[in-house]
Amino acid sequence: MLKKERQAYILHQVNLHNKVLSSSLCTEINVSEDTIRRDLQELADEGKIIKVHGGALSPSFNHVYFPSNGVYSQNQKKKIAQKAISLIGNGMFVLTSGGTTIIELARMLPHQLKATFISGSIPVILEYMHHPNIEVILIGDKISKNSKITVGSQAIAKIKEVKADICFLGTNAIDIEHGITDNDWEVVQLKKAMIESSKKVVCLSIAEKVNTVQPIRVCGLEDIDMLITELDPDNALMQAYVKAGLEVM
Amino acid sequence: MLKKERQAYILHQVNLHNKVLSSSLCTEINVSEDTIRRDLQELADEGKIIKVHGGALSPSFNHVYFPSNGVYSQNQKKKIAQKAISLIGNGMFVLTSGGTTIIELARMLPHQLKATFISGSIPVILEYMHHPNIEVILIGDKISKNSKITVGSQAIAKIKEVKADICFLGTNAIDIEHGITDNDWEVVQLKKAMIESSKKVVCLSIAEKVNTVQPIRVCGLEDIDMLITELDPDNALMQAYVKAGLEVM
DNA sequence: GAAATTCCTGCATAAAAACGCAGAAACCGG
DNA sequence: CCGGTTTCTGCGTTTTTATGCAGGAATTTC
Repeated sequence: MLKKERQAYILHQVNLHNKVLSSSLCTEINVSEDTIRRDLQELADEGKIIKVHGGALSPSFNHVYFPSNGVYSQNQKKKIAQKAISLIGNGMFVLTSGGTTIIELARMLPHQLKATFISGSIPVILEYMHHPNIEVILIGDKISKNSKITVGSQAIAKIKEVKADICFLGTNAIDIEHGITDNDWEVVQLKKAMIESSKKVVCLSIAEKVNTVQPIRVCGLEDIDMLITELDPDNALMQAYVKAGLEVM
Repeated sequence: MLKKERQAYILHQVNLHNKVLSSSLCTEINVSEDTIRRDLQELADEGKIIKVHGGALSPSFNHVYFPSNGVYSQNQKKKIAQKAISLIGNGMFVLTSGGTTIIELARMLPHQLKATFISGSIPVILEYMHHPNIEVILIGDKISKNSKITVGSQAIAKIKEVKADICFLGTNAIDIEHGITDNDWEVVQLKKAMIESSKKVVCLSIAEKVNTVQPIRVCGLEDIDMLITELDPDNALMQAYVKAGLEVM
């Protein structure tokens, strides 16, 4: 079989099945693995396939694209995410809600981190999927198109089965008196379950949302362990929360 | 044999078989390899063949295997999706696997359709989410980064709880003898569960994948009800499947 | 962490191509 | 018919290309 022929065959297979294994190719075509690898390399150089360990993938079915710009207060959120990430260690089970702050967190996870992330938020899961080393567990149930998150009794039941090391809550409103509050009943149910299922609860919030209130209560301050904002922990705005027993970062 | 004659013969062979080997040509015509090579060179210069190491290929060869459009065989897939959509009625529960064909289906769903769609494939769910009227149920579990689908025992258990009206399987390989086959063990487990949980199983496959085989078996032809390809139902390729008792569309 | 794959690099070998050359054949104008 | 010219073909030689193999590095997986 001619080299060009072989490459055409490979390309054909990749486009047909979205992936190929070098091992199966080399038995199919009956050449050495080296040859296959060289072919894959060439095709990859031409951009016709994407080479991965053990085989190759179709370039079309690979990246699910999600826009990143235009996020409100992105710099603050990055700062928050950075602090939050420092709390995650290898091997941990991490439960996260949805929201743009959590998406930033997902994007900034260091590549070598190995941990398990659990979430029901589609945009967040998309980010997790791009990460090379983490395990991703998706909470399933009915999807709320508004919040792009799975909601419902089954999702809650699933969360309750988990015992996570740490839980990051993207927060819509936090206040000394009313604790954490939100405006979507179903999302609140989920967050409650997440709080119950975690050893440590970390609340991520930009300073703007501190000392604001929303209609539905998630939990009181006593149920959360830590508050992260883009501000310094010794900022005046934070002192009331320190006094309330929260660790502020 | 004259030079022109020889070249005409070569050209004929190339067009007939899509390829020639210089070595076989030189024994057939009984001239030296150099002569053959010079002939091939001339023909290649005229653009009548494509010269490669060891022989030559038909110029049409390239176009067959190197599609220039973005997603592979998108038109065929749209045609398939169109046919599949005609099977979906208001109020139905629809179970779908992953794959680019299913994504096309998701994109083309009519806006006024009201039905419930269930899937564990992230890219497919993303498309469903854009639809104004359908309910979307996400199957949760561990995410396979390769196939961008939730896999695992919990996902399978969840699927088994469902009783769907119809199930659409994006198919990697289908064959009269071996039925539906695939190359990812976990995906196969899911598909098996989906087949069990559906009243009607519809297999979507582009014609290229018909009569091909992959290593792992999903089910036999007797387990599926319908086969949809981009071809007409009375196409010769389909007749064997009609005879096997499938409804072909 | 250890075992098993897979990958990469350099090397050896064989096949094919390129090159130059020379003899043979065809062509051609007288 | 003939010398000169052009074209074609085959033969060595050198270069390039294709492929497989052996090792050690890197990676995945358990």
